[in-house]
Amino acid sequence: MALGNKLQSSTVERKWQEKWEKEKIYSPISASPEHPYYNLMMFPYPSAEGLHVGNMYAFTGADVYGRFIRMQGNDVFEPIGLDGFGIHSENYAIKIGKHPTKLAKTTQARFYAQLHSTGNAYDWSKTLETYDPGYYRWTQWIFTRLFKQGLAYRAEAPVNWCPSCKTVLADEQVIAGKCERCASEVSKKKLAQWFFRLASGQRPDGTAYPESLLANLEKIDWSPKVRIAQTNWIGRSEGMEIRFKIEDSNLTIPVFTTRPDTLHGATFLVLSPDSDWVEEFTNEENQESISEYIKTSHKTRFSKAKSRAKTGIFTGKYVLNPLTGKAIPIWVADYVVAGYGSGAIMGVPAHDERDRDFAVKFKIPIVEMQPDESLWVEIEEKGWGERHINYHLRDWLISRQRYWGPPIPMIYCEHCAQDGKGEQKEMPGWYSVPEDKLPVELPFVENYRPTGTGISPLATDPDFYKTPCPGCGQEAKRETDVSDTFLDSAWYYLRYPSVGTSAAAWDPEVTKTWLPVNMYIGGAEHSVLHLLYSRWLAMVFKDMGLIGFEEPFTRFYAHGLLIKEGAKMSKSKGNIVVPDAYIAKFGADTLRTYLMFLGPFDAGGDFRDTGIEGMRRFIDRIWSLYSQKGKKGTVPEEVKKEIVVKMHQTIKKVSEDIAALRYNTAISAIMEFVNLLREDRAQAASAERDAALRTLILLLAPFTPHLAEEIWVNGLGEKFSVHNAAWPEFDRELVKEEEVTIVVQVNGKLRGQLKLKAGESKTQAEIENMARNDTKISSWIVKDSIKKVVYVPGKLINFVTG
RNA sequence: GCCGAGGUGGCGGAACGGUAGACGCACAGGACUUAAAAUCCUGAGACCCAUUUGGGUCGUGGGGGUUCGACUCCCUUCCUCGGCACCA
Repeated sequence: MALGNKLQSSTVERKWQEKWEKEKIYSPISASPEHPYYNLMMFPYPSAEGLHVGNMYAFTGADVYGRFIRMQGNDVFEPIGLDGFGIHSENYAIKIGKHPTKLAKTTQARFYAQLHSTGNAYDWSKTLETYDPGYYRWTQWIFTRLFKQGLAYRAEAPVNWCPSCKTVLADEQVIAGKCERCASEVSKKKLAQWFFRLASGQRPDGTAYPESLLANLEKIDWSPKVRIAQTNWIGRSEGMEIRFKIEDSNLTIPVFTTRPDTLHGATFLVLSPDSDWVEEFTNEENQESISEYIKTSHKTRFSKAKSRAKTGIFTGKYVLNPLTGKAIPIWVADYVVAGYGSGAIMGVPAHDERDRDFAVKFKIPIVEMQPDESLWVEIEEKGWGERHINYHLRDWLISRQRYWGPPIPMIYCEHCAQDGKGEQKEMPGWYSVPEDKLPVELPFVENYRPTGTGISPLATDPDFYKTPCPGCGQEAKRETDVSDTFLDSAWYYLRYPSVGTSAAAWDPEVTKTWLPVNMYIGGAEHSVLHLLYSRWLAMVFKDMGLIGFEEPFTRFYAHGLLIKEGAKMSKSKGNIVVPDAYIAKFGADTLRTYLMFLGPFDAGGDFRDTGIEGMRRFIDRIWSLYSQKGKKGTVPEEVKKEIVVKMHQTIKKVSEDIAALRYNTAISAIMEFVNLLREDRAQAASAERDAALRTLILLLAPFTPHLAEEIWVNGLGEKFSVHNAAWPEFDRELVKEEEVTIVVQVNGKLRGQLKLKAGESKTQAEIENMARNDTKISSWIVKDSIKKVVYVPGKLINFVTG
């Protein structure tokens, strides 16, 4: 067989994509693998523009790694799917006026076609989409399990409200006071919502979930910056909870502080406007002004936090400082947040900058003092309070007043509620939908747009919400909110290997073989959203005996972000670059290699297409190495030797670099190798050249899978497939250069070089003499002025003169 | 404000404390061609001297320091990008 003169990328690429899928070489699940390796990349949410080069950048990087691991003898499972449920998809549907159900169909087809064209080693028999009832049935099942476990609860609370998306948001989805999706200003609204006990939950052994989430970070191999981001987000603080007795009352207000040693300087107490305590101090006199204050504070909740001037209102009541016995005023102010600690603080203006600002503004006394370490003990001994650990992490607000998501599988029965009956004692009237009644299918609702009133569009559909009570059989009402899209993605990795199983969310045997995920590659922007939710849910599953591990991703690698003209690619900025045209013109192999060559994979970069032609030229030059007959004649021995050395050096360098995801330098090493093989002196046929050409294809296979396969099978006549071939090994002896260069320095400056044969062993004295005898070098050394000679064997000699 | 990453030719970027600028893009000159494209070959951090071959000085955001030797380590400062942000 022979290769054509010119590489026809589109034909060749499509041919092999079809062949790979037909031969199922990337479908290892049912093949009882010896070395299972789960190589996962974060699944995309399908926007209607399609996959952009930023997605492709991330996926290619993950695929290169997977292909490398595969060639090292692992059975690599590399799945892909679509995170198509949720606000982002729905907002786009609204914008273009197409129903999300219909839009999902077209974007799915487009995405999968594009993903095929990139040539990744996906297992196309294990795709999943979060909006598929066969998938979200199990998302709902998870919800019901959490409810039964007491980890899902409904409560009325002030929550983040996005006026544009017309829904509530979890804390993690509010970025600098703005909606993570649409960038609108977020305000606070008091609504009854479902929460997961991400922060307040306890493990069977009594450990708080945040504690385990924090402790486990030490055990997993994750990009440090993501671990740090999670640590900060979980935000552990050690301190004390101190009780302040209300004057003329038996009630005490608990306050969390990390500085109990400054208790003697506490001259006031501040309640968050959202604290339940506020009601306690509201009377006819101050009612109007307090509720007015709360209202305005909700509106300005997030705006420019630090620079904001302090505001507040005095309740007219006092508490007693347990240490000084003095009555100190109780204020309400929005610089205290409700969800942290007890929603109340002691104001120590002499010590805390914020408290000082507040005290100055409202003319509250400032008592200067020195912190007193002994108070830690005294407070506990006197029974004023005790040691306490607080977390920044909050419970996960799961409800969304939207259409495009899995309906929350809960039913509320008024009759049972009145009788105090229900599935959970604490929540009378509430029942989870029985497992055999799942999924609660999302009905087709013509007017799916958010209502803006705090209730979901599903609440307008009686056919949907009217249902018999699972407890008493009388008419009851379904929950009409849907769940957060981050719940969909918090467990998808568990489903992939079990796609096709309808009896369970995941097959226990398959799960045992394939999980946890060996390598997870994705964007660092998910540090505190997806990655934290996934970890928590896995921990919960472990505690419920549903899986055998508690950390879902053994290794996580954060890739860099590919941007365009300094900005993240986004529809609103209109800077989305779609790979299709590049793939059509240059081939997927060229684009893949180009993207991986841009710079370090963890650094990302600015996408420019200058230079992509150059990468295509490189691909063509490789092609011509195999399509053209070698030159006649013989190759000198030293050139043969040079080829062998370079080959082994390249294997070493490329292997090490890919293992560390340093793709740009791996590619440059391959380029150097190609450059040598293209030199005239190396052209003539020889066994060494043949070995080099074969090795080159193996090294290229992860980057240019189609080109490598075509040359492997049709150029070299090897057995299909190169992607099942073994990764080449290097010989430690043959990596060594023939000739060693010793750098000669005088006072640290380069003054000359000495060339030595590799095997030659020289003493320092001999090297020194050689250097002195070199006229060029000796001119720099003034006689008898040498104070010191530094010699690094095989590397360098440095003469230090006085 | 706090945390994290980073500042190297015209550009993307390489460099276990040991020859700074690998590899590539863009560029320039040459070969091939009637011509162009494609391809191939050659050159190249800046500056200075010799200008044929060479040789030297400076140079990794700025300023200090450690070291025989610093892009690399330490201190300090400026700038850029990302994350968190009144969390007590």
